[in-house]
Order: sequence, then C-alpha cells, then structure tokens
Amino acid sequence: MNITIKDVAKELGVSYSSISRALNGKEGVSEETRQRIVAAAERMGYQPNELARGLVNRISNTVGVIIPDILNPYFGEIVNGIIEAAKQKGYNIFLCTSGWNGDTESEYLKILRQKRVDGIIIKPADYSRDMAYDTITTPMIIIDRQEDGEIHNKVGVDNEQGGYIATRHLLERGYRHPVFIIGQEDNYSSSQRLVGAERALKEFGLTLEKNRVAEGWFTIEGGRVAAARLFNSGIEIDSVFGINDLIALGVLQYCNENGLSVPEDVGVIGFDDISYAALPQIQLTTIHQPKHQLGRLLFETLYKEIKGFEGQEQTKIRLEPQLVIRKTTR
Amino acid sequence: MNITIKDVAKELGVSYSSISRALNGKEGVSEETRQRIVAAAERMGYQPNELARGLVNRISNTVGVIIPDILNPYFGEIVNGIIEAAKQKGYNIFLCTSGWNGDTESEYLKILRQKRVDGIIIKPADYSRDMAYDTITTPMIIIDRQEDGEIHNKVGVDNEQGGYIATRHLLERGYRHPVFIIGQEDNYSSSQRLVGAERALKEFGLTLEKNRVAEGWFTIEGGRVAAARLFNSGIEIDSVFGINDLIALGVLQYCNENGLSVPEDVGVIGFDDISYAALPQIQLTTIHQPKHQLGRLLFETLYKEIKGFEGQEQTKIRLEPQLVIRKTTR
DNA sequence: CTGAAAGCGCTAACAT
DNA sequence: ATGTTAGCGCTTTCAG
Repeated sequence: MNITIKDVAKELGVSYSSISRALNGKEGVSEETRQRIVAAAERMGYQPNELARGLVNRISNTVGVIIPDILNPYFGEIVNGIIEAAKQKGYNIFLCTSGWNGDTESEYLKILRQKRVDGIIIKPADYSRDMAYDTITTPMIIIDRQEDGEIHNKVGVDNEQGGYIATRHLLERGYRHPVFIIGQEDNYSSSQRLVGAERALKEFGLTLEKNRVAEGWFTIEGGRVAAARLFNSGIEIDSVFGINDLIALGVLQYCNENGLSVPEDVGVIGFDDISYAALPQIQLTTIHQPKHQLGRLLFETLYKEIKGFEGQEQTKIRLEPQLVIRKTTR
Repeated sequence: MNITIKDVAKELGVSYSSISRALNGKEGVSEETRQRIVAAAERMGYQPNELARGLVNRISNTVGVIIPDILNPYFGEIVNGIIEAAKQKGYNIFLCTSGWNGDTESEYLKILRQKRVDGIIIKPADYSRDMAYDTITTPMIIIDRQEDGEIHNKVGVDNEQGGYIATRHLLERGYRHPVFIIGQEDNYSSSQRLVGAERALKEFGLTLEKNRVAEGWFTIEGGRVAAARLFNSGIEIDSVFGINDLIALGVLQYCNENGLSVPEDVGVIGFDDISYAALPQIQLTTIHQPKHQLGRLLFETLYKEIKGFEGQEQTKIRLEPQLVIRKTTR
C-alpha cells in the first residue's frame, strides 16, 4: 500500500509525531532531525494522506463548484478564474455540472457536503429553489445573484443594468420592435435583464409585451429554435436581444439561414461577450462581463469566508457590465 | 459541528456499528431497527463523512482530471463526457488545468495523489515528460496517446490518420502549397498529425519542409499570430492546416483582416470539429473527433481499471477521425 | 441481531 | 527535543 508516516518513523527510529512536526514545519524538532526526516520522506516517496489530515484538521482544501454547463464559455471562463485563484491558495476544485437541472444540483450539493468541501460556489439551476440554500452551513457563494434575504455571499454583474444598456442601445439605433429570447422563465439572470429591458422600453414610450419574449435554452440551438418561433409568430420584429451570447449566436444563425440581413433587417445583441463573439465573421454586439475576474473574485470572497476573515456580514459584490458595439447592430 | 454516526447512535440508544450497517445496506440488522435508524438519520440531517469513509475504505470515489485548458471546447466537451459518465458511477472529479505547463502538471499530479483520488485522467502538457508517468501507481489513463512502452491505459483518436486525411483533402482540392501550424513542438498530438500530413504529401510527390511548419499556441490568437508569421515569411502559400480548430479560427481571422479570400486565395482546414466551427458564418472544414464519447470512454476505461476488471493488460482504444467538408476549402 | 473494540493515517495535547 | 496517547468519523472483525 501507500507509505505512511509510520513507515518513515520506523525507518528512522523516531516517533511518528516527530515526523508530523517536521513535515508540517512546526517547532519542536531539532534542525538536524528535521533534515533527516525530510530527506527520508523524500527518498521513500512519502505522500501525506490528505484524507486523514482532513479528518483531523476538519479542512479539505477543496471547494465545490456547481455550474449549469461547462460548454458555455461564460462559465468556462469563470471556472478558469476560480481554478487560477484557488491554485494560489492551495485549493482544488470539484467541478459539478447541473445541466440547469435543480434535482441534479441538489444531489451534488449533498455529495459536496459529504465530501466535506470547505466551501461551495454555485450558479443556481433555477430561481425557485435557491431560497433553500439558507439551510446550508458550509461557506457558500452564489454567482450572479443580488437578492436580499439570504445568508450567503454573492458576486455578480449588475444584470438589470446590463439589460437596460442593451435594450437602450437597440432603441437608440432606431430599432423599435425588439423581441427578447431568454432561458427558462424562472432563471434569475434572465428576469433581471428583462427588468432592465423594460426600464429602457419605458423611456422610449414602449412596453414589454409577453408575446415578444420567448423562452429557450442557453445554447446556440436554443437561440435558433426560439428565433424561428418568434419570427413565425406573425409579430413585427426588427431586432432581438439574446439574453446570452450563445442564444444570440443562434439568432444570427437563424437570420443567416433565412436570408435576413443583419444589422439591416434585424439587429442582434447578446450578453456576456464570450470570445467567439469577437471573431471577424461574427462581430456580435453584446454586453461585456469580466468573466475571468468574476471567477477570481468568487473564489477569493469564498476564501475569506472560509478563513473567517471580516466578520459575519454578508458580502455582495456587483460588477458593472459594459456595452460593446460591433457589427450586428446598425 | 457536523453530526456524526455517534450522535444518531446515542439518540437511538444503539451501538454505532449498527448505524453503519444499516446505512450501508449491510446485513446484520433487523429490518425494524434499520428503519428506525434510517428515519433518525434523515430527521437529524446526518451526512456521512466521506473523508472518514475514504480513510478506512481506501477509496474516495473521486478522480482527478488534468487538462491543459478548459476554454478549448475540445477539452470542454471531453470533460463534459467525463463528468456525465462519472456521475453515473457516483464519482466526482477534481478539475485541474495545467495551462500546457509541465511543472504545473507535475504539481497537480502530486496533489491528486495526496488527495488519494482513485484514478487520474490526463492530457500531458508536453511530450518529453510523460514517460515519467510510469512511476505512478494510481490507476491512470492518458488522453490521445498511442505510444508503446508505458503501463497506463490510453484512449484517443488516431491522430496520424487524422493528419493524413486533412492534408490529403487539401491536396485533392488542388492546393499545392500548404503550411502547417502546430502547438508547441513537443506536443504529441501535433507531431502525430504532422506524420500523417507527411504521408499524404509524399503520395502527391511533395515533402514536408521545416519552414512550412510554424509553432504557436493552441488558441485563436496563437493561430492568428502564427499565420501572420508564415504569410510574411515570403514562402508561397495557398492553404493552411491548423492543428486544431482554435488555431484554424485564428488563421481565418488573419485572412479576413488581410483581405485574403477563403477558400479561393487560401484554403483552411482545422482539427477537432468544435461546435463553433459549424456556425454558418464560419463553416470551417475540419476533422471531426467524437469528443463527448471520448470523455465517456475515458472515464469508463479508467473505472474498469479502478475496479480491477479485465486483468492487468494495458487497454488502448483508438477512435477514427472523420473529415467534415465545409466552406473553407474549395 | 447487536455491541465492543481495533484501526485507517494523521495531528495535537500531554508527558517525559 | 522527543515520545506517548487520545481521537477525528467511520468500517469491520470478533464476541456475545
């Protein structure tokens, strides 16, 4: 089996608590024996069992990350930022994907706690469920949520403002008949962005009509299908706000396949600013989010909670979204 | 703190070994007490400590995954497949990204073993280092490697064949001056694909010249920069084989920015067939890999090794790549 | 069927 | 400075 602390103790004829002390840099061992121990451990290829250490120390140097979909570059970049920040603090991450499914999410939440992760970073799969998070005592931080009444930390972009900026841009460019494609209706980010959209519409004397909002999936295909539904519904459309870039990409695909020229016939705006949106062949106008930074911030905030820094107050960080005008709006 | 097996034992006035038996579905408890125990555990919100279980059982139901870059959709889809297959077997994954850095990779390899993962799935950061894997006794599987002389399992696509097909396609379409953009020179997949390219060239009476191969990074920007270098080097170029789709996307970007029309002035082919390659605005000709399936297979093969199925022989699985002709080659 | 006790590998008092 | 011991939470003999 694996070499344990006892093996190297026996080898050297010292007690194994000395080994522990030496290897963990604690005082109580002479410099000489410390060196002998370190050398022997190295030579024998000793690897401390983190399971055992975690059991006694009650820490695992591990955090769980639950996101809906790793293939969405938005989450990909966030995870990238999390991993980077985690590495600097000696943490590893359990990556879990919920597929926007609340049950899968709950399941992972349970497993993560059984694995005794030190903290959890989560993007809720749906809106309704997440008030139940308050019963979780593990340090936890929620991505992209700003609501009150919960105990956990929150870091995210200002979605309402983002939705406002996007819609306002459409309106300012002369589009008067925008439609909106969101994810599932109970998705928090979607609804917040819609609230912002409504505010912009109001400023231009317009209202948000129900039949101008379509639900889909947060994927390219989801956007394409929803666009088809909208354009075939008979309403007048001169622009579409895809609630994320993947959806907007699907809209672009629909337009392309159906001879609608962008940005003349229809203007398209997305949200997130994933890297593919900037390709010269795409040039999607969108709302930029600092995704990598968001990931780093997420971990760092969680880390502080884990280590018990800065008291018990809930911390909320709200990042500003930014309009990036490219070629899909006139 | 967290409630333990002892708490529920005390609550019920039974020994805690009975709790263990009941909760793990082992025999040796009457049906009646089992039900009482299950009910109490549920009521008290008992969550077994997997760290402790892992310590005694010597299993963690965890595997480590080390990939170079989660933002490359090629790896994204693989990871997706791994997570999906792992979930079915009750496994969680530690996601580690090496950033194509061998030292980072080694570091993670060490940590993973300390965390006592049951197995490791790895895409080596570079070529030279990976023979050192033979000293690792943890079940391990290597992505996309077919070489002999190692003890670990291997699952991947036939890169030589893929490189051959891609280059042959270019040649068959009348391109006679292809250049090649690879990742770092010591990358295994790159060199294998180049071997295939050479074979195709030979069939057309051509040879692979050193100055027609450029090194870059496996990113869009890497492809763009390498393309610029190549096109400015004064050699004749009528087509480029990007060793992965991200690089090919960068080449497309370079062409777009420099008024080179594709596929007339220059033909472009990639490798991987990431989803963005199929966008109507992109339509990249490429070599398809079954990435999701690859991920599933990776985990399932590893799982068998962990569970000690099918003896000790090294298993190698080689998937067939497939040419997908779109619009970037004439 | 059930309980007592040992031990997984390690850390942290407590002794010496 | 070093060794001894208890115990982290759990599983698994071994008795009863």
